[in-house]
Amino acid sequence: MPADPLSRVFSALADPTRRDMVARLAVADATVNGLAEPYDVSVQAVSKHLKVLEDAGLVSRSRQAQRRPVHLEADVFDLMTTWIERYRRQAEERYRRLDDVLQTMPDDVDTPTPSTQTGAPS
Amino acid sequence: MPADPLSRVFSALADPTRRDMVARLAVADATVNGLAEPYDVSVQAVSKHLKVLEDAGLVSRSRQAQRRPVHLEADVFDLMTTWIERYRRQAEERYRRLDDVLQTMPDDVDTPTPSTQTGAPS
DNA sequence: TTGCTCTTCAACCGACTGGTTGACAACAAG
DNA sequence: CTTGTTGTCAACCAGTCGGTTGAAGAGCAA
Repeated sequence: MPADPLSRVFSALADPTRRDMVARLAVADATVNGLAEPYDVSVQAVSKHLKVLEDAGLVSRSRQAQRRPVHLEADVFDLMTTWIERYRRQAEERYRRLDDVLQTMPDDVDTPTPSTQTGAPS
Repeated sequence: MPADPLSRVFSALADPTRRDMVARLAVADATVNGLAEPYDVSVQAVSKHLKVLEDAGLVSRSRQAQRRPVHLEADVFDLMTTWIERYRRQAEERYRRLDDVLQTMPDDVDTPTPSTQTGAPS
């Protein structure tokens, strides 16, 4: 329960069955039994999956008689995309700059094997 | 081991320590010991984390004497972003259309009868 | 050779996960 | 009220996960 939101979302989508549920919920809301129908698992297992998705904020549920329609909350996707884009941009920018090879290796300053540089360090 | 690539990437990033490693690797490559230094865990644990990231394709490793520099492979991010964007777009589009409420909660149509639900209760 | 550093491998441990079955609450319809 | 549908809760089980410690492999430096 005390996991950070980002971990919960990534973890929730790490399961193929849950990803498939999300994919189907993107098309239309569904009930638990309706969601469980294509899979070869018990309805209780699907209910557990839905709890994981709900705890991650990916899904919300209302009441309708004895049914509990499941609705996809796509806003949480932004949590991931912002995180991903941030570091991808950093990595790409670093890749674009060529001089970063000078900074990649030295863990400590006294590099044991000197002069391996191309000899013309600016 | 036979998990699909998408599951591996999501699962790898579900851990906060591994996400932090990715964040630091976006800035610069690093060695195992260098990566392990800020964390309060053993170097072996960090080595395990790196194996997970490597199996997910998020990281590559070269040889350099007895060191094994770790390099971030940002291309795998696209796997996630395409998946996410696909279903977010579907969900948003569905949200924009108003008439879908007619399909999600049919009030007085012939839906409550489960006779034509799935046909084969197996 | 003998060391020393960096890293991984192997075994083990507690906690969590995804699945099961069984019981039960809530509601609709007969 | 009784029956049937829908969904959750509880207990249990095997497997995975993140962590540990200990040993060992791979490469440089004396």
